[in-house]
Amino acid sequence: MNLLFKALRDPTRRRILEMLKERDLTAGQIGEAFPMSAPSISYHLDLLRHAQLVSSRKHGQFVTYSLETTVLDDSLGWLLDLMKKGKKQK
Amino acid sequence: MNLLFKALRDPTRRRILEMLKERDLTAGQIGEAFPMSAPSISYHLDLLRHAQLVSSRKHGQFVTYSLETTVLDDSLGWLLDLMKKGKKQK
DNA sequence: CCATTATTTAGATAGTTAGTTAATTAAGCA
DNA sequence: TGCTTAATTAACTAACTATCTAAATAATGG
Repeated sequence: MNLLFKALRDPTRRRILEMLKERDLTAGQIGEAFPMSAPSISYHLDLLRHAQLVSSRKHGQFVTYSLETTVLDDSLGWLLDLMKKGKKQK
Repeated sequence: MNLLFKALRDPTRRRILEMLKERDLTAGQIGEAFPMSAPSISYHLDLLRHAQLVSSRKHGQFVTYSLETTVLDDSLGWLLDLMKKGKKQK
């Protein structure tokens, strides 16, 4: 849960997830969308991978990234629980 | 959305929210649950307040904090959207 | 009033994060 | 084989974060 929220904290990483929601993309394609160096993007992708929010597979020189949503269940459940009980109380 | 995810990133702050989910608590009561100084707790509470995840009201010497859940709608919607489209693709 | 209690503000600091450039790895191709 | 392209790793650094102690603010109770 810690890695997940850590990954979601950064706007660049959230934008990457939104992009991957539409279609799988290579590291290069993702990088094109941001005004920062390739290593920076690589850093963000690595962090997302550690949080299990994306997976990657290599084909030739390219590395394609895909969104992985299963780990989001945890955070979703946590948030829903917070909201539910929050309503009950007041 | 940035402030929200920033606030949720820290485990101490998430724990505070979980505590406030059960009942309203004063700063002191919250502080008792953590092995850190009162100013540190105050810092976290301030951050949560800025993210609009908690509200506070003063009565006498005490300041009571309450969970505020409305701002969670945004993050919830964002996560759900990510999961929905993520499923559609594969 | 004065001492005590609850909380916050101020100032300092160690550790983390997000970015950079340079170097490395690995695949494709003429 | 050697050059080019895609991506990552390494080394560095500015800015940010979470903590601390000390000081300030403000309400309570004698």
